[in-house]
Amino acid sequence: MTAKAHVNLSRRERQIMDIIHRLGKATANEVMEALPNPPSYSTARALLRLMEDKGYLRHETDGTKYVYLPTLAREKALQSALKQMVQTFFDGSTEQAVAALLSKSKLKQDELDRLSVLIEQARKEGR
Amino acid sequence: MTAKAHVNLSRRERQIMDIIHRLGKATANEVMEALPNPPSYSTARALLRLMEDKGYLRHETDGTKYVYLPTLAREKALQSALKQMVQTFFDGSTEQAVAALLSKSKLKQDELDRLSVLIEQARKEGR
DNA sequence: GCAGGGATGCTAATTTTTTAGCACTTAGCT
DNA sequence: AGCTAAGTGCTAAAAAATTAGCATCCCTGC
Repeated sequence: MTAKAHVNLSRRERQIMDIIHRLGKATANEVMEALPNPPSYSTARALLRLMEDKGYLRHETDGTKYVYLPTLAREKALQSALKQMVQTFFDGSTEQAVAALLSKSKLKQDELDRLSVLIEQARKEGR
Repeated sequence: MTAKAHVNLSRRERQIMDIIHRLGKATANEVMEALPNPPSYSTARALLRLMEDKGYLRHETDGTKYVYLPTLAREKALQSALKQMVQTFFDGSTEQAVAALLSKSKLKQDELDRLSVLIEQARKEGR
């Protein structure tokens, strides 16, 4: 259930999850400001509370205020998002996904170097 | 607007866009069946019509029935989705995104070979 | 020609989401 | 101690999304 929870998110819920994943954690104010067509502060808080009720988020306190975090470990959420992307646009082929990323962005020399190393490692492990 | 349209999709709309991107094109029946918690056929058709009105989809006719396709070229949608993913989970770093993909899926030897070639090409072009 | 199957268009109700107001609590300052 | 600022919880209204029913159209076969 948690694994495919993201397909059940409403528009605002998804926007909020994106923000919190991007920032790692966020307060109501930060979420409000980062939302497209920002609603009122009150609204942002209400949404966060609802999402906590639904189990998507939890909060910690920082002094008097709440800081919200994803309940699902970043690693899991990431896995799920990557899988979704690969399935939707690349018919399940990770290779094609990687190729698309490479072709669409200009990577720096040192980045390419590091990736090259990763691939060499994978090749060796594979054989 | 079109570029970031995906953040404004409602839950069902996003589910439908995912389905249609995955299949390339789809009929109302196919969409209905592929939807989580499938609604009635009538509902699926209504959603498709709405999305066409909003400009997310267009349709062609296949005999008597409608086949829906994305209006936004696959390439654009893909770019947008990749960018969103890279921003949300990798702080904008394509390198990290690629690394994540590599680490979590077992690629075959020939796939790795091809990727290796791609990276070599990028390295040469870059210098 | 016309009856049946399969598709579409339109419309309206229900449900869910989204929104904001208001009351209450706590911490810090004077 | 009392006041203010900044936070939270709760509640209910408004808006949007989701759903399905019903009427209609067109093609095909008898």
